[in-house]
Amino acid sequence: MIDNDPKEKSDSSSPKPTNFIRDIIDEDLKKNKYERRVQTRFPPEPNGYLHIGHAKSICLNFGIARDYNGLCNLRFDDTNPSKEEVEYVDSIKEDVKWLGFDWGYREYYASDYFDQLYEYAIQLIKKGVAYVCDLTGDQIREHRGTLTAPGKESPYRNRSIEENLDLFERMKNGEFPDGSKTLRAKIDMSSPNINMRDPIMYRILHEAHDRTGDKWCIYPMYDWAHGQSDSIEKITHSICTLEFEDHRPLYDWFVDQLGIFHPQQIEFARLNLSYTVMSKRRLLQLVEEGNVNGWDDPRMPTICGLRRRGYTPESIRYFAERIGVAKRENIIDVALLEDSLREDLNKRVLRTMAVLKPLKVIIDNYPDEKVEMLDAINNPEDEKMGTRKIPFSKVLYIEQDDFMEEPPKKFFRLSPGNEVRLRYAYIIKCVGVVKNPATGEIEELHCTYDPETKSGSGQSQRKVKGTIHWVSAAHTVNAEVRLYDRLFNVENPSGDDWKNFINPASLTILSNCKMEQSLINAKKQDRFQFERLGYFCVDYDSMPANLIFNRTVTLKDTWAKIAKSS
RNA sequence: UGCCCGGUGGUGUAAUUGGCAACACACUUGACUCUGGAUCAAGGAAGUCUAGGUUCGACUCCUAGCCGGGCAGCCA
Repeated sequence: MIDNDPKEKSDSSSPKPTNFIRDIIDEDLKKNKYERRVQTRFPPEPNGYLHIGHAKSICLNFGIARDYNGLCNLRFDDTNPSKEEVEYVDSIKEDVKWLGFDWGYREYYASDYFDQLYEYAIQLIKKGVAYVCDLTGDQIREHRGTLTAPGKESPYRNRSIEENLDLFERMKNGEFPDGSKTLRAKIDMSSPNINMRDPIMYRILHEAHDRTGDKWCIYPMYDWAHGQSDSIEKITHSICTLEFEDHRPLYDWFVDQLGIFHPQQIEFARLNLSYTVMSKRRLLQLVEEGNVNGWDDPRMPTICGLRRRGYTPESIRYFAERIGVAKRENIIDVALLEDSLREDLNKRVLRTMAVLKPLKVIIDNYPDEKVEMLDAINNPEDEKMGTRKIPFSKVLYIEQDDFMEEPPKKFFRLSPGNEVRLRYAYIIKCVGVVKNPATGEIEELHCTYDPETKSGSGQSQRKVKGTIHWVSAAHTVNAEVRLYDRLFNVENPSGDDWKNFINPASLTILSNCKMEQSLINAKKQDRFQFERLGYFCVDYDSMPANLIFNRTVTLKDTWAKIAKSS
């Protein structure tokens, strides 16, 4: 059965996405490779916050495990204690969980394998394919050669096995200072693949590790740890990004030398999103230099930023599915992310009316003290969400943008002498404009209403072009609204001058917004559609006495397009 | 100028593995509408980086180019 509801498409009941990785797995299954078992893993380094690019990888790895009745591990690649911190472990777990994935008991750490890795290293030394090298960092670089010239062999390359064993043990025991020695694989200094030119397996680092304390003063390099970690966990398909493609021969070499389980690495192109940056380094810079207010700033493409912005896990999963997986470089239009979000929110979110930039309207022919309770629909997409009552009275607020003194041709909203419908209320006509004599600013509008046009009365056949939202002035709750726009002004902010493209107007704070009173009970993270404006959620900073909403995403705005093009 | 990878509408991803290039977003137009939302309908847009070759037939296979990306951390 095919389910056409897009937000359900990430469920296992729906047709599976097709991509080259799944093709490979299908092929492996057909050939009975790995005894028809599928196991993946998501292997973050706990040195930063997860972003939407990681979400792609998470959805890929967990999604494949789900669809193939396999398993997906969460493994922290914590091989460098000088760069990693426990706080990141917690945030990563929270984000993966929030995205809707469950790694069960399979929470692993590369540091869990330090003993095993050490044993493996001894095996390679005994086999004569690993050696302790005394070259300094500079010397190692010199010996490595260049992209076009082969390297030179280290003078320490042919130490005896006994000496290597002894030295390596003493490295482990902390007898040598940082950087004085390394353990290297003995492969081929003239290999065209630089990764094969006797890569470093262990470095000396007298530094405590978050999980192993001060047990170790040698730490495995990523290249030495990663493949074996996958092997130890019996990962069948090690899915990673393109930059590790050149490392695959090395990983293959290690597991083959060791004669242990051989996972298959498959590389895919990382996600790039238009109008933002994705590298940890750049995101960190934005945070540290105060261009945003922290990692969870709603403008950030981090998972915690998107969450605070009001994104749903469903929308991110749907997005991840829609962008596909391939090996070519890509920049995904952020409009696709926004579309995925709207698709989800449109169906589930409560409608309400809120006026962001209020303009006072007085209905001259409406009784002074009268208050009518009118029926409003909570969600036209979902009848089950019911209706609510909203108060109507003589003094209202409408949106400043919904009035123009001199309207252009296609402007369907309010203007002098013209009519609009007030949503769920009456048709009104603008009969007067009051301006501040000094500034010329419009201060209030005088209108008349047509009692025959009450919403739902069915008595009036009259139709007007425009319908606008409003709130009754005496029945509002004030709020702050934070409007977010793209962080950068260019699609691809790359190069050294990337920071020059930061959008200075990426955040606009509106502090005198008038909301339907029911919103006073809104809880943090609650989501709403403010009719005709967009989707909004309650920010973490919000307090009952000081409501704060984030604009998650605008509604599609045909008028904005018309206005812009003319 | 070494090795590895990639090149299909504006963007992204497909193409039963050699059989009429499809889907989504974006864009345009129209219908409908008490959200200029949603929905629905229509449309423009690639002949698959180039040149050869194999074949009845090539996005797909072969050859040679061109263009883009990655790699010279005791980072991951």
